[in-house]
Amino acid sequence: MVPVSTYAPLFDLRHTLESGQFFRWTREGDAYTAVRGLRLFRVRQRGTTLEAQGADAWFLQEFLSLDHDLADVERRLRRDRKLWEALDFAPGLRLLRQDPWECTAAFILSIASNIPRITGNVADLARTWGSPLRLGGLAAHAFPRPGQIGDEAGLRRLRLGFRAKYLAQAERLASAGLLEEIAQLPTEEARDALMVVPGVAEKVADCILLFAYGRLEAFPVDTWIRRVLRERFFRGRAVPDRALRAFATERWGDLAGYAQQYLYHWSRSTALARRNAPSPAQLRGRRRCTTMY
DNA sequence: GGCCAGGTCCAAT
DNA sequence: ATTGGACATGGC
Repeated sequence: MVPVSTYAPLFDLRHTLESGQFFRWTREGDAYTAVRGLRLFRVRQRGTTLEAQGADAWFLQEFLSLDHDLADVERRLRRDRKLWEALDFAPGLRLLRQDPWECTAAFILSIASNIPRITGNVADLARTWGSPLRLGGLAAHAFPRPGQIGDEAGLRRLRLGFRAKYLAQAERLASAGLLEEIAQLPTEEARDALMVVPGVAEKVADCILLFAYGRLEAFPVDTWIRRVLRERFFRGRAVPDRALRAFATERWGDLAGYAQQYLYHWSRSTALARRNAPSPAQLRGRRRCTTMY
């Protein structure tokens, strides 16, 4: 995979794609296969160079936000000592520019769910109603556009649960052009406009603003962020989401969204690593077993 | 086998 | 303006 290569300093493909903002990728070794809109592509990072097929440099620049001044982002966030661990954990992590409709649908599906399940739900929708895509010998499906997707009953058959109704209604609003209008609005108004969509309230709206519309000040408060803020910034005291958002805006300003993504990725990664690591009891048990034989 | 999940909505204070 | 429970499934 070399046909297109582009220079990408202060960028980390793995952290960027695997930080939970995007659900349309698979990995084999260091090579990622991904779908964004109607584009199926493969991409790999070699140092500060990106190699790709199915994607040109212009597309990668846009989708991967290579135009963000990450040196400035990291320098400004690093003034906050409580972000150091999260920043050091994933240097080069960038916020993507996703397709607004795909992002809206994915984060409606994220409600009371988890990343493996969301990924599966999105893949099911694509396989069922999306346009077929090819790249050499590779086949995949685009995420279905508004109008291509099934009705609520059809969506329920894909095991979306109560999210089926939300997605069906969101599709109608998207068909009416709501998501294009939002691009023109200042962030607060865009947020209110998104929250007209059933299934989109504060948290999901902030995800869409951050991951699809480049509103880097948006600060989605989910269970992970709630917990990491409580533990790290509020001495374990419970704080209402509204106050957490206000805190983030006050503390990190127009980069609150970047702070959020570094904190989210770091807290989630370290928590999962702890969960998967053998407990001290298991280690003791294992040692005892090995000495028995 | 339960608990809880990248929440939202609605009804009852 | 806040608060609690229902919502459909499935990871772990």
